Amino acid sequence: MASRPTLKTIADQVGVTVSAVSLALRDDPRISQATRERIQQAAQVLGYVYNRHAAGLRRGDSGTVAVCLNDLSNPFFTEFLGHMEARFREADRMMLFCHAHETPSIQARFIRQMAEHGAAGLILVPVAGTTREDLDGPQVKHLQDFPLVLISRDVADTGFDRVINDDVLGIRLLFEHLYEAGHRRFAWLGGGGDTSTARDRESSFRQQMDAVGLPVTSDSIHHGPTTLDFGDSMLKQLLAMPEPPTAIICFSDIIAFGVLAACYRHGVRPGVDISVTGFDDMAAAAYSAPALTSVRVRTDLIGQCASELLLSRMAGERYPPVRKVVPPELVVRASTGPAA
Amino acid sequence: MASRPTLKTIADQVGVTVSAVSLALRDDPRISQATRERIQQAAQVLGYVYNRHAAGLRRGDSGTVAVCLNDLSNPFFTEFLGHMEARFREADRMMLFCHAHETPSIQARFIRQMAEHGAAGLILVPVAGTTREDLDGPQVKHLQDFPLVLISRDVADTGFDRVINDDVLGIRLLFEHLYEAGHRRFAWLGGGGDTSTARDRESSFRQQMDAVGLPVTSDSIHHGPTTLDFGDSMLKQLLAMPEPPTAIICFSDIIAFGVLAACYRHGVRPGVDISVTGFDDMAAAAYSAPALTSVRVRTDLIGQCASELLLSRMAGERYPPVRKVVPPELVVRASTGPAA
DNA sequence: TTACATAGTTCAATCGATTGAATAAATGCA
DNA sequence: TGCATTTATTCAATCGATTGAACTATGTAA
Repeated sequence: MASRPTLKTIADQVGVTVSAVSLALRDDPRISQATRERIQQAAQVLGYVYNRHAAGLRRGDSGTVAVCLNDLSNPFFTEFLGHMEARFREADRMMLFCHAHETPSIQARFIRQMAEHGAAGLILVPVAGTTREDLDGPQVKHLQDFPLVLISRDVADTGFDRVINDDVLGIRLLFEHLYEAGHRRFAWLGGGGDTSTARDRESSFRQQMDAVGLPVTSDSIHHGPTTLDFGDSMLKQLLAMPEPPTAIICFSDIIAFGVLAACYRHGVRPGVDISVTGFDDMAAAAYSAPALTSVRVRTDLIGQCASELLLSRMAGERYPPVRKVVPPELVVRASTGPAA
Repeated sequence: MASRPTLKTIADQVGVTVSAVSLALRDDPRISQATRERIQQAAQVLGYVYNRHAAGLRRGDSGTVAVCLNDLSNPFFTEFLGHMEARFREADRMMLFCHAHETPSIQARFIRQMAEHGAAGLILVPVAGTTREDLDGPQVKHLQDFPLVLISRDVADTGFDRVINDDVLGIRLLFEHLYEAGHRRFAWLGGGGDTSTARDRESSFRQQMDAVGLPVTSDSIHHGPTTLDFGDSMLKQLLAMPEPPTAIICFSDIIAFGVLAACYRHGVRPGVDISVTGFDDMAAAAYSAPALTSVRVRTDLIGQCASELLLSRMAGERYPPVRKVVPPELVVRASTGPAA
């Protein structure tokens, strides 16, 4: 019956004006200690709930942060989500969340909606194929000068802050590890999507092959989605080749797990008969059978760095766009070994 | 420089009043086709962005939905998140997201904040140990009569809607499968937390043991966190027992994966030397080495049902609190086999 | 005592969209 | 032509918090 108490309710109760209540509740020193306490007390008793719509309307934004990801089924991305959520919670920011499923229209809609909500900043793993135009074009005026940090995937020529993994380095580390172990027949699996991640990792692989004088043929490059199933089904195909690869470099851990599962069924021993590597080093990599050699992407550093950057932009800091590249680390486990 | 256009900006441009613009943009039939089009056109050109603070202030709520989970590192929960996100997106609802990390204070704060934001509904996986008081007590007045659906974990005696998995049935299916395969020495791993899930699964295990006349001793029950590491480290301990179990029933897939990893290292063959079962049937269960026998929790059905329920409550539907229990399915794979 | 600073509080305008009531204009009908 | 009805639009109040300016007691210095 009694609708939600407002500043007015409290003001009447205590015998002051709404202004006094507003100031008191935000601990403004202009209000005396004594009244402030009486007001806060009354708010407590009445079960007052702050109305952010009213505040946001007056102040212009809600302080909310928006986050948009593309693949919730990949723990790699939920790790990001976790790290950023923690930082934003610490800064007392609420989070609007969107799962864009690699769908440009969903991403576009979310960007519009978060603007409607008066979000104060946006963290985005851009949908595959996102262009400068999508973020910087005329139909997204609200993103001009808007705090926006891109993570994980880069979009060229944007004036936005970006925090990404050094994918080129990651593949180099894996390749050198395998090359030094004597491997000469390599296969690359994955990364079909139109993302900087896919491009950079694959081109780094090609570059490494070039550097040691190995030819890159259609037998060495295989595109497919980032799924367990892709890795699983590819193994059979690779083994059926006249000269099967001795080392399989996968675009991500997920694909590598699929390969390991197929190895198990085919009685092929990863790390002995064949070497398999992942990328991302998600938690499960240490516990697969066998444990997976991978490249640890520092989701913690990237997530922290991105949220820090966003918060500083939200605080009004002005500096040229930052492009931060975080180096990953090689983690050698049992899925790789010397070439047979 | 030019600040965001408002209804007024458009009104001036077109030569009508804000009321007309407001109505036109929401396709109200009161405004003629012709003016409506001119207005919508102008809005487009000016790059108008709807201000939900203003609308929310006037209307009383923002239509936003709040979702609070506890373990992002567990794909089981992110599956829920995905299913619900999809349904809410379809209903054009934005999602406020919180990761409570099993921490009551975070959960409590989120509940307050989502109320401040004028969220219209809440989906909650209650933090372990959440009581009726936490959701129904005097300090959360705003939850009285508020659309709230609990998922996955039950909280007794609340007047809220709940959608949960039939954990008792799930364990029964696994137990019967193993018992019929000849197993008589069972170990239960996991579920240390104070949740209905942990309680129901464990008590179902005890019940099954009772039913077939097997004693439950301290050797058969082992509590620990839902982590890969717990499963991994427990295996060694179990094998060291004078009469090791032939079947290990894990609280969740995560723990089972840890057990499988340890099996691999110890040269124990799951499905042959020992049987291991998970619970949840997350995507990776089909691809572990060996593939994991598990119980498929219908995160899709639960997620859909919960979002549907919430949306109907948000639409004002009144009916007694619903407690929906969704039956899971047994999925037999290679990690279980006849008792040695 | 007068003038003045200071602390504490109130005034009143403001943010932008919504909506029921009011008005104006156009149409139908006898 | 006059009156009722429908259609199109405007009026004006409203939601609740914020904030710079204004006011009112006090205390303080000259």
